[in-house]
Parts: sequence; structure tokens; C-alpha cells
Amino acid sequence: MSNSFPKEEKLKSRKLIEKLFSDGKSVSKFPLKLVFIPLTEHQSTSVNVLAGFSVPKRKFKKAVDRNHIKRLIRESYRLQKTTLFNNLPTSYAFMFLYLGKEQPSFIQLNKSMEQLLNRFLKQINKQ
RNA sequence: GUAGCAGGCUAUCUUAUCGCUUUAUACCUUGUAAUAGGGGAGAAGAGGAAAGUCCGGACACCAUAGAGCAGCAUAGCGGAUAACAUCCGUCAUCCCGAUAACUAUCGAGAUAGGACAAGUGCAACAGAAAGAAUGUACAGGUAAUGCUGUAGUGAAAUCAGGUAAACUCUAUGCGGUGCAACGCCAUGUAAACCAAUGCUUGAGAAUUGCUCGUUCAAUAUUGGAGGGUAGGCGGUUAGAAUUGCCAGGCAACUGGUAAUCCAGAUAAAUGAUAAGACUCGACAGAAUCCGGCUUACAGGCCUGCUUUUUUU
RNA sequence: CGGGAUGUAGCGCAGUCCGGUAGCGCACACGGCUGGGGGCCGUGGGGUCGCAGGUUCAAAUCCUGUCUUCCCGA
Repeated sequence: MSNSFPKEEKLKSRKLIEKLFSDGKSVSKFPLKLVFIPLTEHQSTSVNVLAGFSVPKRKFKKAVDRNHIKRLIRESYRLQKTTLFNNLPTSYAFMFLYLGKEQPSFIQLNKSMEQLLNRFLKQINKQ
């Protein structure tokens, strides 16, 4: 049950996304980059994290490739988000970006995701 | 059997676990009930090109949608179609191959294929001369003359010359904007909206590129409830639909009948892991919906024609 | 979803409207001026005009299709 990734946990609001890119901070571990921003109280719901995924069109011209990479990232996030939620004090909005130029394998992506989330937690705890 | 060409069909599969989108019965809770909330067994879930956006429609709104000009598109003839620049048939012209022999027949293919007997323009080099023109050599001819033939230049040389994928003319068609169209709800700022009345001006503004025409029009009073904002719902998938059979037609296609329901997302749903099979898997991801065209593309299957080999 | 531009020599551009010779600058090669370099002067080489097809006697130019790159609007 905890591994599911329903609609409510997806980042959908256009305003929130714009605010995320203008005011948000970022952590990166090649080939992934995470942009995040804390959610204010009235924005936060029962959900811990709102997450979105993006692959630039400039690097992957074919829609099939972009879709596939987004699916891989989403799958990797879905499998690892439980441990993240256990250590999070407040709610956040996430946007994952893919920076690489080639099609990744799921195993590589999974490792990168693990390291990326650890770096994120460290940065949070410093503050 | 082999190789090639053309056309059509197909587009890896199986199992388990975790997850995504749509739909959803039983069930649980509140409640008299309608209903509301929870729940989630099961079912369904990208393409032949979903692509390029090159044509044609459907559908929606705009009443300043009218008239004229301009502009754009099409172009043998006949048919199909909702419509088309698509498709089918056919004629003509051109090209290739075979037969046959200097002219036809057969097969395969290509064609933006109306008009230069309305006007305007254009034709490098060569050539006397490229269109209100005339001339060299030889020959012929005349009362006389480029009057006639041949040579020569050129893609084209006197003939109602060529050229319209040159302007143009003829015929036919085309209102504009596009689902982010458009309708509704919620939130909520503010007087930027609408109607009526009255007043002044006819300046200015609006529209399809232009003209005509048309419409609006400062401010004030009264009345109405509108305007902006991508937050949500509808539009949104049952259709010029698919499949089978029968009938009509040379064909494109049409009619009848039976059965079926076959994606509907909205930062945007198909993936991951493990195992197995084979021929080892190409190009590639729906976004309002259809009909075409074009482009990309591994393998497999079917049909027809041609080449060559073997057997009868 | 809609609209527009671009492609010509190694690089940057003109020529395309209105069809007949492909040109300019930088760079490159050779020669000269100088004792040498730089600089200047002269000469020269180098282009499938993105690709395919068509119209035409003739196409970078006209027409059709297609590909690449880039930009704009919602």
C-alpha cells in the first residue's frame, strides 16, 4: 500500500510549479536534479510530498523517449519514497529533472535516486 | 525451387509480484429515505503511421458574416464521395519493353492535360533576321521583287511561330476564427460590463487585405448583473464506427441485414522486477473527431507478374 | 494547436523578386617588396547552391514534395 503513487501525490498546480522554479532550491546528483520548495500550511493537504517529473525536449526529441524516461524516474521515486516520508518533518513540492543525454537503465537511475534523496535529507537537516 | 518488381495483411509472446488511468457490482458507515462518504473483486487501456500539419470535411462561436475589388485554389471527359488537391474508369500525349517491320499491335508506366484565333511581356550564345523584321551562297522562277527550294545558325526561322509551373483571360469553388472554439459552476476583486432615457459631436473606433456599406461612440441619470481570473464540470468520444453475410456496379463505392462497443488522459494513464520461449522484436506515443496525402520502418505471411533452373 | 523564417566555398554573407557568367570579405596556396617577421601588392585553388521530382532549349532562381535548424503566438 505504501508504495502506491496516486493522483493526489502528483504536482499539478501550474501556479505551484511556477513558484517552484522561481523560488525553489535544488539538489543534484547526475543525471538527476531535484527542485523543491516547502509547502505552506494552507497549501498542504494530507499528502506529504507533491512530486512532478520532467525531461527536456531539447535533449530528447522523440516523445517516446521522454515518456519512457519519465516513467523510469517515477517508478524509482515510487519505490523509494517510503523511507523519505519517514524522515520528513514538513510537506514539500518536488520536481525531478533529467539532465543526461542518453537513455538510462532503471538500475542506474535507482542508485542515483537513492543518493539524491539522501543529499536532500542532509540539506534539510542542516537547516 | 531461385532472384526481382508491384499490391495487400501483420506489427514478439507467456507467467508471477509491485504500481498507473478509466469504469465498476457485492460490501461498510451516517441517515426514515433519496443520497453522501468509504471501499475496491472484476473489466478495459496508444498507432499503421498516433508523426509532418500538406489538403478536405464535421462541430462550435462571431450578425460589422452584406456588396464590389483584390487574393487563393482547381483545370481533358465521365463517375465515386459529406467533401477534397483523394480515389476509380476512360481518351489524348510522352516514355520503356516485346512482336512485327517503318507503321501498327500488345504489355508496363508517367502527365499541374482549359486558352498564346484578346492584350502585354520574354528568348543568353550563335545567327542576316527571334516577330511593326528581312538577308548571304547555290539552284529554280518572274515584267519585277526573298517569289520558291536547299545550305547555314539555333531549343525554336513564316507558320493563325514558341512560351501561361510569364503577367493574363475563361470556367468553377472559397465569410472569418478555431475545442485554449463554446456552455455551466465555484471563488472573489472591483465599476473597466449591459440595457433604457437624454445630450453633443460625426472627429474617432470596429470588421477579412482595400473600398462602399454597416455598427459603435465622451459625460449624466435609472435599471440590470455583468467583466477579469487556465480552479472545477461539460464539450469528450456510439461514430460518414467495426466485423460477418447478401445484393448492385468494370471499378472507386453503394444499399440491405445481423452482431459488437473498441483509449479518453489533462504537468498528461501502459512501467519496473523475476523467469521462460522464439524468427531476438523496426519506425515510433492518442490530446475535439473523421476522410485522404506525405514521410519513417526490422521481421513474418499472402496474391499477381517477370527472370532463371529442374522434371513431366 | 496555430503562424513564420532559414539552408550557396573552411567561416560570415550577396545573387533568387524579373531563369542564361555562381560572386564578395576573412581564411588557404604561390610569387613580389624586406636582411627576416609583420604588413602591403599581385596571382591562383576551392562550391552536388539541403535533398528528390517536375516545367523549360536552359533552373541557385519557377512549381511540387521532403528534410534540417531556428523563432513567434495562445
